[in-house]
Amino acid sequence: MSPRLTADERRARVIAWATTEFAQRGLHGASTERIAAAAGISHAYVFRLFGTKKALFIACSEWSCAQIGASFQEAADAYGRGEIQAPTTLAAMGDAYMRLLSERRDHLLLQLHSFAASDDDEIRDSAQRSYGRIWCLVVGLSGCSDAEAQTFFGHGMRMNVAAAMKLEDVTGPDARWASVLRGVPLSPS
Amino acid sequence: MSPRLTADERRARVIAWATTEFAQRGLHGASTERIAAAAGISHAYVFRLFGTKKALFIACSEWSCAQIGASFQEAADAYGRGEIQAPTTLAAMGDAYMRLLSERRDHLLLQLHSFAASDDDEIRDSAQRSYGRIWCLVVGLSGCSDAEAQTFFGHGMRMNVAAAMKLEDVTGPDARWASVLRGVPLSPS
DNA sequence: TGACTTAGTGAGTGATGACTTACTAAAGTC
DNA sequence: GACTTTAGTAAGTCATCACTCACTAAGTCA
Repeated sequence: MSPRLTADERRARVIAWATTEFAQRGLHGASTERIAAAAGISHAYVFRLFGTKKALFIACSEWSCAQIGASFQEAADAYGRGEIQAPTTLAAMGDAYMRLLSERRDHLLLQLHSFAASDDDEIRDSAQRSYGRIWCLVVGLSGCSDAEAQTFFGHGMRMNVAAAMKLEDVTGPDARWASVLRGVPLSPS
Repeated sequence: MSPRLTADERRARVIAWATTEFAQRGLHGASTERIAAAAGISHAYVFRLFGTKKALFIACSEWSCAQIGASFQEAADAYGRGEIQAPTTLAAMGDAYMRLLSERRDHLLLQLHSFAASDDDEIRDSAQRSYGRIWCLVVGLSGCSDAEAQTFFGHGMRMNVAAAMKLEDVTGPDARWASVLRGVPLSPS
């Protein structure tokens, strides 16, 4: 039996586990019983802590978004201190995104699920708000133009989708398309 | 009672209805009973025609992909006949994609769901194959470079996600980000 | 006309899964 | 040490849903 935690601490831990589950299976595919088991608490307590499955999903995806934002912030700070060699702040953030994709893939897959589940009003509202915040953060920290931000987010989405499709597993002579589709932005040659 | 159709004709009609349902709710959120009701046949017959819900989902998403491919083909043909004023074949295809997004949004939202459901092996295989085909079609018809194709697909994904989030509903003074994120590619100014 | 094939259904079944209720036990607090 | 609050659970309930089985009826062709 794990020791008693405050409700807030427990919520944070449940969110971490649920993020993994939701990232794999999405809102409807995930099971609250599996989440409870993974988090090491009773099924009932999940509902005491979050009320509904959807509320838990939203909490997870907002947390993930906050993590993404934090890693952009961190990249910008490190760039400002001269600790990163990249041509611009925006490029440093792009590198941070790639790192996120390999180290914390869950966060990015969960984003995809939250876009996909945006047929629901509450989920959509939350997704819009979170995304607006990230956009403003990126533009604010990097000072980039609208066009640059648009392309930056386009590449982000592309890599995100490519990761969901596991394009890194597509190999062989006919697989150049997969490596380009998932890869870092190419400069026009 | 609708007249008897051949199994293939019936399958085609069911796919059309199921695409709408899956596009809204995804693989797990959609209900085969609702699909059967929408298509005007018994629930049991859906399973006689497709075997499993997942097989139906895959059929829908491959059909959608084929439609997308067809509309690229059509755009390239029309451009070749001089019927479209666009700087390049690729640009003509981009316009076709935008049109698809406003007229047949279902097809594109379904793609998003099939990426999101790519945790499943069969769905992922199908998604990879379909996407590889579309990539080759785009590159083959337009003759564009890897870098151009990469950016093209990046913008496509971005618009797709923006549509899922209904960013066109985000308005007001603080909503410039939403219109840039969902809008046509900006040329760097 | 009768044998055979193919389209289509009514009425289940078993499992799962979100959410509830009524409770126990640990941690403060005075 | 009584009293209150807060963490946490066991054991349900009820609805939904993917999938099946045993069947009917419409075409088709000898």
